[in-house]
Amino acid sequence: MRQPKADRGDATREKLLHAAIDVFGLNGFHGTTTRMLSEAAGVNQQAIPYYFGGKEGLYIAAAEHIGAVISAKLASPRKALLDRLTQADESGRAVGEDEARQMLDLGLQTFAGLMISDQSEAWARFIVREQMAPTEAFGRVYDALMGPMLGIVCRLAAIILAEDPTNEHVRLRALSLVGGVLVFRMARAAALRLLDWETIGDRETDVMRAHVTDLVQSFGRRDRS
Amino acid sequence: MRQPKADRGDATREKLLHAAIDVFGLNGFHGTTTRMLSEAAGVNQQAIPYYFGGKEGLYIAAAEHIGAVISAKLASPRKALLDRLTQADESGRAVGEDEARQMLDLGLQTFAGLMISDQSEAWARFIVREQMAPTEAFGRVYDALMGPMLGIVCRLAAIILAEDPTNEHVRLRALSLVGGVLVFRMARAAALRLLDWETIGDRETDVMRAHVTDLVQSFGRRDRS
DNA sequence: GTCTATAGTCGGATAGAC
DNA sequence: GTCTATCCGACTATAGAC
Repeated sequence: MRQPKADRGDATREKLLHAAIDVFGLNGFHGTTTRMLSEAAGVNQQAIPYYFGGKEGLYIAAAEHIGAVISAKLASPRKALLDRLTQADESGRAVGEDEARQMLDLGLQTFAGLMISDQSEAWARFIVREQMAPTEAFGRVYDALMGPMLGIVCRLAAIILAEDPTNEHVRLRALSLVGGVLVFRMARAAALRLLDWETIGDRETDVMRAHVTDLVQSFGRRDRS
Repeated sequence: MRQPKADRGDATREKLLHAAIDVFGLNGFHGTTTRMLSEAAGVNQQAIPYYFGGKEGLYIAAAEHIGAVISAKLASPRKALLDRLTQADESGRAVGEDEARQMLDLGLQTFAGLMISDQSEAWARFIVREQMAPTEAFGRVYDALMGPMLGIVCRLAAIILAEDPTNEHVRLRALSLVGGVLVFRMARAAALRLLDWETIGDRETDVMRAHVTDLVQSFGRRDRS
């Protein structure tokens, strides 16, 4: 029995979205042709203007899809962290330095795991391109993903540094901390070369986890027994 | 009196190279048309196939030009650092922790200045793009620039952390330290947004310098009077 | 909803005058 | 060495059959 028409359409839509993330991420907007996209998705070339209004519409839809997927992956730890912070504000049961460090570790571990995973490669390329020449798509990814994450890191950093979260110094430190993890994605080729790693397998993942903990533990540390 | 022909040709070549770095960096290879390039350079469209064999030839020439210019800009501090390290090896006059920190500050300040300066904005964009789809030109830039720089950072980090420079842990820390600076270039759009900066002017440059010093001073710090 | 054919546009490189 | 004119190829999107 044949599938209902609406389902076939949805499947085509899905296939195109998935292919778009790969192909746009690899070749950039201008380097990608609708032929590549339709071929990679295994659908007709005409499905692109039909479903997404054109090549550009598919690009924006892909960016939103990335945002949604990553956001979903980060939802659980993010909620846990936000809940604790909100609770601290309301009940007055303040988050201490050690707990903040622990929370920061949780957040950065999740983030690092995402940055290191193979599937993030296409996303990362997509996002890096947007950073350099921000289009409408960037604003959406930022608002959905980076903004909230950076906000949490800032608040935790403020606790550890015993400063105000709105302080410029705190934000700078938070950015550099995130940068210390991000570098393994953005400059992955250089990192692998320096570390003499061929790929990031199980052992390397463990090493990275330990490294992130190391970064968090030494963050803002001025004394250690 | 009219200029000699050879000089006119050289001037055209120069103008094209300069424009190419800007335009390619902004729009990427595929997003750039030879018409944009010739217009930005104020020369005839014809000059591109004539002088560089085509659009791709101009792209590679621009990449090599960037490598040469940056290398020249970094030459002086790099030499100073390398000389001191070599001298330490040979004469046994070892570099102490404080001096290593000072040297690291010098190196990272130079690096950060380059990452942040307006004039290098186009270069940086160009290089970041290259990293996502490396061409043959990128390998040379890595070997000539990034490799040596990371090597120096590793050696200095090793001194500060009192560990062996070949240690994996040291390399990871060195990478994250560089990443803490690099993030302001690679994720500039997000950084500006978080910091509420519209651009990086004189005040922001000063703030960044202080921040780099802050990073170096707190790097691996376990006790502080 | 999906396919074939094609229209319309634009980009890169060549030819030849000056 | 530099300019004007032009060709050829590739790409996106539309029209219309099924």
